[in-house]
Amino acid sequence: MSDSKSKSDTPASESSVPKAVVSRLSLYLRELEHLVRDGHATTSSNHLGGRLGFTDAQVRKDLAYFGHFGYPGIGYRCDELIVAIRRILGTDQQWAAALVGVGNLGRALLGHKGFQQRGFRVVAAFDADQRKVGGEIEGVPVYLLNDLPELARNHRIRLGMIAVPASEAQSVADRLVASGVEGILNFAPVTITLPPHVAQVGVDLAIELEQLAFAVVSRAREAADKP
Amino acid sequence: MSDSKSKSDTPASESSVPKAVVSRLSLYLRELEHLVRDGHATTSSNHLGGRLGFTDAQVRKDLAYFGHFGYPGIGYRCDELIVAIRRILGTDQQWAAALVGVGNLGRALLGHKGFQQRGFRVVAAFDADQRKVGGEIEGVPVYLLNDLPELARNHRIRLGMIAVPASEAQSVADRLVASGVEGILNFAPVTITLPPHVAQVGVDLAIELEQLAFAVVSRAREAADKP
DNA sequence: TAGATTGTTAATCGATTAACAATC
DNA sequence: TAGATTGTTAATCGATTAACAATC
Repeated sequence: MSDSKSKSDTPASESSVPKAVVSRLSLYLRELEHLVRDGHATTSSNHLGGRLGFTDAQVRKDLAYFGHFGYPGIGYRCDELIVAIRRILGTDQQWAAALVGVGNLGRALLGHKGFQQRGFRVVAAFDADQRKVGGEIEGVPVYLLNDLPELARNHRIRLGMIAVPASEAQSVADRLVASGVEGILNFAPVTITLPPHVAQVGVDLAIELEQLAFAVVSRAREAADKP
Repeated sequence: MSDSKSKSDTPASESSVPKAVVSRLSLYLRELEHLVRDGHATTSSNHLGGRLGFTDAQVRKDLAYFGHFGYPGIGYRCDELIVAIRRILGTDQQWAAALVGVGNLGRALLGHKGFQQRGFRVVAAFDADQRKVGGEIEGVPVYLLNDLPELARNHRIRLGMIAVPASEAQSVADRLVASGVEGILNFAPVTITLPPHVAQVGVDLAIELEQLAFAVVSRAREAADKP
């Protein structure tokens, strides 16, 4: 049954894909991996979307941006769709990443299992504090920030993660950019400015909690409005 | 100049506010706090939006969902707008939170400064592993998960943070819900199902990196398409 | 007054949903 | 064949942007 007729159309990124679509793609992928682990060989747009709170039409539309991955009457083969989504997201290749800032959060990121499983390898950590430098944490060597340019070149580091205080985030970002990094994941609670050729994603943990708080109070407010 | 004519209309949450608006509200708040620290007394929709990559019209529209906070010809007073947004988000009050899972990430969350500053207090941590229980981490006592219901009641815990492996996330979520928690911030890389009266926000660190990788490759793909 | 900036309405743009012929 | 499900088009819905009278 494992036919190999080329099912990868890949109409390429056209007028640009909505950002919301891409974030759902990651959720589909995660869900599909769970489905495979649970022994499912195939799924449907209805099944896949249902578990995530999306409609079947949404799932099909999202995937249709990138090609034809399903079988009418059957649905999607989980393993095939996993491969396809990984290729779309770019995680079919390995990404070398650097972490800057070996504090509480930085250490946790170095120990985070999820990264390796999804194609990311943190190959070097950096800190401006001489005392934190020299050893290894979770198998990742810690260097002085000054050594970043050289190590970035040698390890072909393409991504950087910023886990330093807000006050230092912009200067660290500048140094990452100068070292040729193509994308930055910023955990510092501050807006950083990057040149247009460098991608960025920001994660502010306090803001996530804040969003949760709003969701809670707005439910309470709704309940109060119409009793 | 500090008049106190009641400027808080608060037309209340009506047909429900778009989620995107709320997440921008958090960014406005963060930016305003930086502006105040830099000595700015007032700002404008153009100024505030510009630093974040939003248009002035967007900023005004977002705020208009909740009331009239600006002064035509002047702009917004930073301190007033901060108070207003905090009230909207619900972070003008203190929120007691519980953390479940004292691993790498959990420990980092306990030490995270940003939470306290924004109205959140992690009052108790929990773990199923007897050996991790008993002491304090970053000043937060660590209890056995079995003690959750009692402590949740005594401390009036309204929010829970899940930092356990994916396999345990759903069962931990169920226990948090049973203990009366109203919102859950889930760091486990899995979809959890909650009753409709409990709010949830999910943060998957690997997915954030994945989104970054996509942003990087799609720039490269665009560049390749039109040379 | 002239200049700046708001809040709001109308116009535009984009994203989601519904529906259905085509396919297995 | 009957049932299931896709990919896609058209219809709906929602969100962003532009424009401008009102205000300071």
